[in-house]
Amino acid sequence: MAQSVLTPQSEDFPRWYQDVVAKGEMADNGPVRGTMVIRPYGWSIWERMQAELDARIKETGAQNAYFPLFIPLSYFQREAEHVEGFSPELAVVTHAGGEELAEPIVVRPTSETVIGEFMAKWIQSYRDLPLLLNQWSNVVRWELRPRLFLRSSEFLWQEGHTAHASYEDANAFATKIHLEVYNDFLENVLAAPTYLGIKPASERFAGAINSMTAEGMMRDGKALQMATSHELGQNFARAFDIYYQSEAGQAELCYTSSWGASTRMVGGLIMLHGDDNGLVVPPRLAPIQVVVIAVRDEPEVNDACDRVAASLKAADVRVRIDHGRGSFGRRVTDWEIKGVPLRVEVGPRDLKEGLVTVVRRDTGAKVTLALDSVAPTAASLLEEIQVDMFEGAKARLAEATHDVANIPEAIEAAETGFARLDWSQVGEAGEAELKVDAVTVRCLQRRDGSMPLNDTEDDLVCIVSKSY
RNA sequence: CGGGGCGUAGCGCAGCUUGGUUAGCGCGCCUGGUUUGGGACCAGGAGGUCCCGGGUUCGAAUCCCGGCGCCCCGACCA
Repeated sequence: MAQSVLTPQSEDFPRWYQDVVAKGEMADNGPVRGTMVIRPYGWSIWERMQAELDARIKETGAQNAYFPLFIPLSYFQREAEHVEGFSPELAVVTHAGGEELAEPIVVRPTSETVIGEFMAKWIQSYRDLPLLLNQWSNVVRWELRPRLFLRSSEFLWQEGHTAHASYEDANAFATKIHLEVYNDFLENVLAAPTYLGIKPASERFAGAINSMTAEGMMRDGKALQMATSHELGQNFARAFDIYYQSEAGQAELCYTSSWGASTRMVGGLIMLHGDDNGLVVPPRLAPIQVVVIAVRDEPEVNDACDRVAASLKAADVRVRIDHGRGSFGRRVTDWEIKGVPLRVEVGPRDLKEGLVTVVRRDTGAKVTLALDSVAPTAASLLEEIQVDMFEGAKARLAEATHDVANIPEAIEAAETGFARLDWSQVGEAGEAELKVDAVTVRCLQRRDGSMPLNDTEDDLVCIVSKSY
């Protein structure tokens, strides 16, 4: 491997992250503080995430729709906890059309309120339930300290909103989303192992009765919430009059849920799999799975590149040819920073014998292959990389998670990774103690690692760490 | 909001302490040529309201006053 052009992770992890975002041509800071310009390569990764998530969301029966960016301020005030939680970070429009508005308009930070308003209109009968909606949109939260992808003032996400006839149905659906959409995507596409659990009351979504989370561990040992699924109970139904008439003819309040995954996952991808040479994108996610690089810009070499690329494309591999001018080393480094899983090097020396060199991004391992065996081999190599990346991340997560007995030990463990301890050892008082050292309870789990129904279950354990 | 730092070419910076004629350097960019098996080299070239406003001075990137913006570290958070 070449000497890196990035700040090494061990030297300064945040700096390394910024280097990858910049030199991998992922994103730039926008002109307004906290805003983000997503560059074509960064966008292509987000598009892949969207496509994979969207397919899974539709599989659950949810339908896509779109609600407005602007929401009347009064909507937020209808749910006490919701307005309290979001007020500090709202962007509010007070003037439009050259005049001061009679009622300020909020630029949505999330859409429970407007969507609740329309659910109330659309739901009449138990036959209208469940109502399963999802939207892809931008939202705005005026964060105090923005970071590209991880915490931008405006970010992109999908937010699902559903209404159900019973608590059980709402709980089952929110759980289904968490496991069959989010966790399935995280494990099988993003190669991201996480701790699945529920948030303690202090970390719950504003207005929810329960928040499920998937907590991933970044390479610096800090946690990142990759996706969440909330049970809203009847809080929003009550605030927005979401009633249905039951089979027995009674007016009943709905139970609602909401769930979201955002462009933050792109930041998670970078910090979960990246190394000192840049990003490492798991093959099933990668917008470019194989890059075919011409070592020299010569006709025979370029022809061979075209042939190899065509055979890969025929095997449904997402492939890119690079026979641009410029030095070979430069182009290799650039593709490494972008994290393309496999690189095929086509040069005159190997080509005389009908061979090319194939290099794995994750391990750097090289194999020499005959031209016509590249496509079948690449397909299996990509699957191998996908599995190895997930197993590797799983091993790192397990290794950096320490079972501890008390809060001081948990704080110590959180210096380098996660700590797991009995929830009964922590509680609200313990959370305050942890917070002094910037450590938080990331989630509560049952002892076997499964998700509890709620935080009143006995014998729960908690995962604590520093986080993004 | 607290603590630190910074605004000079597209990016990264030097120059400012001790004011002085044409404001430099690296990378990038353009042209031509040689190159290309791990960030190539040579030659030529383009590119600047020195953050903004005021002041001091014969003269301000440099000194003084005021403003604005950005970045990093914390508290808030997908």
